[in-house]
Amino acid sequence: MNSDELCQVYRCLCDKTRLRILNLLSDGALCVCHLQEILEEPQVKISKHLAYLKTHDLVESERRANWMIYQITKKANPILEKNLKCLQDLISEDPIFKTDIKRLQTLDTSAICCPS
Amino acid sequence: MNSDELCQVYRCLCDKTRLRILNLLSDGALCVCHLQEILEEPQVKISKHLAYLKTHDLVESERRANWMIYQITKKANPILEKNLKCLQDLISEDPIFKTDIKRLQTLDTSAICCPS
DNA sequence: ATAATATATACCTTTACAGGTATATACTTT
DNA sequence: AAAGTATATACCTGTAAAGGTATATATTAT
Repeated sequence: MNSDELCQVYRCLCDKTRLRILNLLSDGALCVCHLQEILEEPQVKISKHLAYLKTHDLVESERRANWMIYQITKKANPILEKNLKCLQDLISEDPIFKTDIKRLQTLDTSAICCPS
Repeated sequence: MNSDELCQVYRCLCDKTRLRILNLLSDGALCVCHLQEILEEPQVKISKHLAYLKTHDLVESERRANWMIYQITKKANPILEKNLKCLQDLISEDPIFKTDIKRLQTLDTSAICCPS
């Protein structure tokens, strides 16, 4: 563990959009347009936050045809894992995060984009 | 739980000096000069970080003669509590935080300032 | 009242982002 | 090759906050 790394993870966590993204990705990989649809935020905003998270190794991405699929980084990262767990515990009843997950579930069945 | 509140706690946690302060205060109340001595950082730096933490209700202070005693806020705060616990788990073997605690323990017996 | 001690605040400079608009890039379809 | 779709990047503006120096405030000791 490195304390600077730790601070950097907290810096990643101190933005609401990024928290919402991480919460959604905790449930599995998603493309940008799905995130966009769930969060109802402009594409550029989501894209930039994803870039931020990727720069700091919290997420990784993979292209699938026209779409970029993002997921929580697969490489073991105790700091991230513990904090995501902590986050889950804290937000379970929060309206914003709950709505996001609800939207995610309805999206998964309709499968608007990025066919696997 | 409020997501803005949550972000604000993370903002409090994303600075190394504040993490060190919170780690020390998790063990009990401390005056500024003790923190200063343990962290080996300039007074103004510590004072400003304490002010920041106080502004955002993570700590509270009380004057005792010439000294200001700081402690983790007593008012129940699930976000803070959970994150401090998470923090403890993550930093237990980190050299910086370990050294801080070691210094804290030797200080407590010598009692240089702020007699209770 | 004065000096000393402990702590806080004001002011300055620099840096890190956040959010917006416009544009670029990558890939697919026609 | 051209157009369309999905995503990323460049650039700009504003804001938060970090660290430093100097100074103010609060309290105690003389």
